[in-house]
Amino acid sequence: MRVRVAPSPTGDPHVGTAYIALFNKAFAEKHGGRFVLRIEDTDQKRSTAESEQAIFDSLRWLGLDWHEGPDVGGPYGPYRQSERTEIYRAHAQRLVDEGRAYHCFATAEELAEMRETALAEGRRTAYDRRYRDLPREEVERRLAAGESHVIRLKMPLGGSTRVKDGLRGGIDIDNAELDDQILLKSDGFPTYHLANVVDDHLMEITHVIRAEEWIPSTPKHVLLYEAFGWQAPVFIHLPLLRNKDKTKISKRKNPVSLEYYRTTGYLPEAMLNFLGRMGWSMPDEAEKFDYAQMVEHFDFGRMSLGGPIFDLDKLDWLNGMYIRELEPEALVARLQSWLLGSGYLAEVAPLVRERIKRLGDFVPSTTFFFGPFDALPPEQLLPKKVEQADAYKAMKSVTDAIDAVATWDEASIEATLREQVEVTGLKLRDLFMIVRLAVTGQKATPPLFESMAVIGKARCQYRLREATHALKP
RNA sequence: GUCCCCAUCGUCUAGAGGCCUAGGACGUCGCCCUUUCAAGGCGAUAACAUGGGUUCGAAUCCCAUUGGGGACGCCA
Repeated sequence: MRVRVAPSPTGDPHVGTAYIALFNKAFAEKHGGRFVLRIEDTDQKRSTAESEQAIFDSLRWLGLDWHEGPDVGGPYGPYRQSERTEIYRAHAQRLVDEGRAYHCFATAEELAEMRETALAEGRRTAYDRRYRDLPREEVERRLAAGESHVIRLKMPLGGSTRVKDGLRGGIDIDNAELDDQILLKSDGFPTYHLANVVDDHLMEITHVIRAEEWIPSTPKHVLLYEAFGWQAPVFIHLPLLRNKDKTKISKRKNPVSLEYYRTTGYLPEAMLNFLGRMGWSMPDEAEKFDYAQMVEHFDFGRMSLGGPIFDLDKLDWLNGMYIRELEPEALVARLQSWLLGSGYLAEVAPLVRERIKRLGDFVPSTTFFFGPFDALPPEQLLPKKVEQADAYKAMKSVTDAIDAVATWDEASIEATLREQVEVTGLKLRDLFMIVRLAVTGQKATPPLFESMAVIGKARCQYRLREATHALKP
């Protein structure tokens, strides 16, 4: 029995990745199987090494380490898809040679037009297969001319495909609903669909345990397995974690970065316990259990399918319970590693060195580097002569811009915020004061950009969002 | 719009036809403990979406409706 978690290294390490990883790993360990980490970095534009490292760090923080993966190796490597492009190319070519796939030369404009037409006609599929039966000579000619193209799979034109889901039973989908999916992009990289199927087969993955959002594309995968003549793995789709309003969990409505939870001071074991309660329960309905107990009793039959809301209140309660059960020495150790470990104090101290007269001044002047605080009310957040509505709009823009910062350092933060001065039209001093109050809760602080760099992206995002929310007219 | 998934207290869930006048937990509200605040103890609040079947019997099975969610990318 072999399972995998396959995150894509774009952006911040996601709580959903940890959720899926937990269930994969628990299932594998229950049955003596192997848990594989595979990095799906087939999106050249968005994948970054930092993001990949953050995924490693966050999963390890939670104790969700893997038996095989890019950094630990294993007999089925490489485990990074960008290092396997030749494999995908060869497999795509094989399907073309067998007449199961074809070159498609549709341009972005053509596709946009097709999408519009399909939408107008109330159809789901957009691509109209116009290049599916191009004469061989023309294909050769266009290829020789170096025309940009992709490789698409020939989907069956009629009939239906049955997806067997381990939790839901059979799901039948009309093949008419299915596009001729793209296998190989014009940059020569595989799409998720191809890379995923090829790797799961080559890595001998027996159970694909992933999020529910994949259900609609699973028939494509089933058909791809068939095209290759391979046996498909067992598919198990887990419910999606939700925001308070029941939509799919998202950074705009909920802290989703595992970095946020780590830096805010959630204990990894509490976090894991909490994730284990999302859609799953112990036979005795225990609220508190550790990973080993979860593994011992793990059974997908105990899964409930309604999408669970990620409720911070309950997480807080659980985390508090774990803290209360720590022996004083153990708590001290935790505090020390959280507060002083990994050089955090060394980053904070220089920022206040010039500003404190007694060592004791350190504590009140640095609270926001450590603890959370409630967002200030609008009257304290607003500089003189700034309208709340304007501040609100500006902060929404700032928050989005901060979300998009790829490398979290002083220079990027500064560049982003200065740009926001232009975008929002607020005076520099006004905008920076709002941001300062949002991020630190105080008017007088060490330099803003450096402080934000030290506080970390995840907490800054959260605080900016909270302040924005407070400013909502 | 089209396709798919889902449906028990506000939230996380137990419940696999009679054990259910539906249990636990978080939250909320009381009371107790207490110099304060927590924690803790006790109690209260609150749900089987609706309508049809099937059955002696349905939260549990089937169908429809409604509601919610997801997908419809050369992103994963």
